[in-house]
Order: sequence, then C-alpha cells, then structure tokens
Amino acid sequence: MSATATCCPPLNESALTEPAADRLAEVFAVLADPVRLRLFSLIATRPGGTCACDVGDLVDRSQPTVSHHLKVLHGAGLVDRERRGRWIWYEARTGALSEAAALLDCC
Amino acid sequence: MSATATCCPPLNESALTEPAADRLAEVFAVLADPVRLRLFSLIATRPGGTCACDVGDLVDRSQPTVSHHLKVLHGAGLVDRERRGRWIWYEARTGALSEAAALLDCC
DNA sequence: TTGTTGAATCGATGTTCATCAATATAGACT
DNA sequence: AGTCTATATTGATGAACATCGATTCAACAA
Repeated sequence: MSATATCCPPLNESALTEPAADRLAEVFAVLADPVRLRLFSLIATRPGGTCACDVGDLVDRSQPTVSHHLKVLHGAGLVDRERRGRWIWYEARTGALSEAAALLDCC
Repeated sequence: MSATATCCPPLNESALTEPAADRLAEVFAVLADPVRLRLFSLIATRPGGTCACDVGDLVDRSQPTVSHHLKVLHGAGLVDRERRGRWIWYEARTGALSEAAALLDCC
C-alpha cells in the first residue's frame, strides 16, 4: 500500500468504469485537436467573451473550419454561445472541465 | 513546464502558443480513447505495478489491440515498462500529466 | 427590397486511427 | 534441441475526422 495521503478519488482509489471512461474520453477528444485547443484557450483568456470574428484570424484556418471547431466546443459544453447583432460571442464555461481535471490531478 | 503550486497560469493569463497547443493536444489525444483511458486507470490504481496479462482481460479487446494501446501509453511517457521474467509490468508515471492538469484546473 | 457582412451548413477529400487475424519474437522450462 | 507462454509486430479494413470550396442562412443597413 502506498503512503500517498492526498487527493484523487478516481484514479488512486478505483479504476474507471467503462461508461465513465467513455464520457471522459469524449472530453479529451474535444481537447485533442491543436486548433480547437487554441480556440478554447483564446476564448478562456478573455472573461468578457470573445467574438468569433476575432479568433478566426488567429488560428490560420478557413472560416468553415473555425465554425466547425467552435460548434464542437459548444456541443461539448465547454463554451457558451450568444448572438450579439451580427456577431456570435463565445465564453468559456467555468467548471466544464472539472471532472477531467480531477482525474488528471492524481498523476 | 514549471510545476506551479497555484492554479491557472496557461489559460487565465495568456492563450496557448501554437507549439504548446500541439504538445498538449498530443497528450489529450492519448487519453481520448476509452480503452486506453481504462488501461491507464487500471495501471494507475495499482501502485506496485500491473502485469499486462492482467489488464488485457478487463477491457474486452484482442491481445494485439491491448499491446498497441500500452505502447501508445508508454510512448507518451504516461507509463513505465519493465520486464519481469516472462511478463511485462507497467506502472503509471507520477507527474506525467501535470502540465495537462494545470491547464484544466483553470476552467 | 436589395445588398452586405458574419457565421453555419453541405459535400467531398485525404488522413489518421482503432481493431483484428496472422505471424513473429522473446523468455522460461524440459 | 524443442515447446509453451507472454508480448510485439505486420498488414489490412472500416470508421471517424480535420479541412476546404461552395452555398445557405441570419441580421443589419440603405
């Protein structure tokens, strides 16, 4: 028995169940693309929200590709989406990654 | 890179650079497969190390598939590998996911 | 209504990857 | 030597996905 007396319910106490692994793998899959990761990072860096028109130029991808990635981020619940006039503003959802973070904290 | 005690340097202070996003996305890609996630979880749950012969049966995949996933985990530095007689033992590398964990802690 | 602009969708393409059967390799035992 | 067992590799297949051009949709302005 190891003497580590710290955090980490999921990984140090019991292995992931199959459904839990499925759900977590989906979250990680969303973050497994460099462009999507940068988009999320850009959005999360600005607390007031970020216009899609701003992030598009920063990742060197076509407009459909950026739109696709933002849709994936929104579909996974990592960002909120709001229309302001002609533009769409995105904002990072606090706590959306808490479950995944709790997993990684153990290792 | 530095193991910070406080949370959130990457996401709350500045957006990820392109190379940083590339590297982190690779880590997340390793965890983005349910079978691989369960294998890592099973290994990390047992501090003394885990025999490949034990985890194989638990994930309902063929022997080549399990071997492939263990190779990916080892290649990404998430698990150590050691031969003990006829068997190969795997052990989770502590701290291997600290960078990714620091990223997720912010959100 | 017409035009303009920002964002989403459609359709197609090329690549990556999870998976398995078959085979190969490596160690242990006789 | 040969045999058994545990793991790795090879080759092939099908599915998922990132990407982009073309198009469509939505909101505003004239």
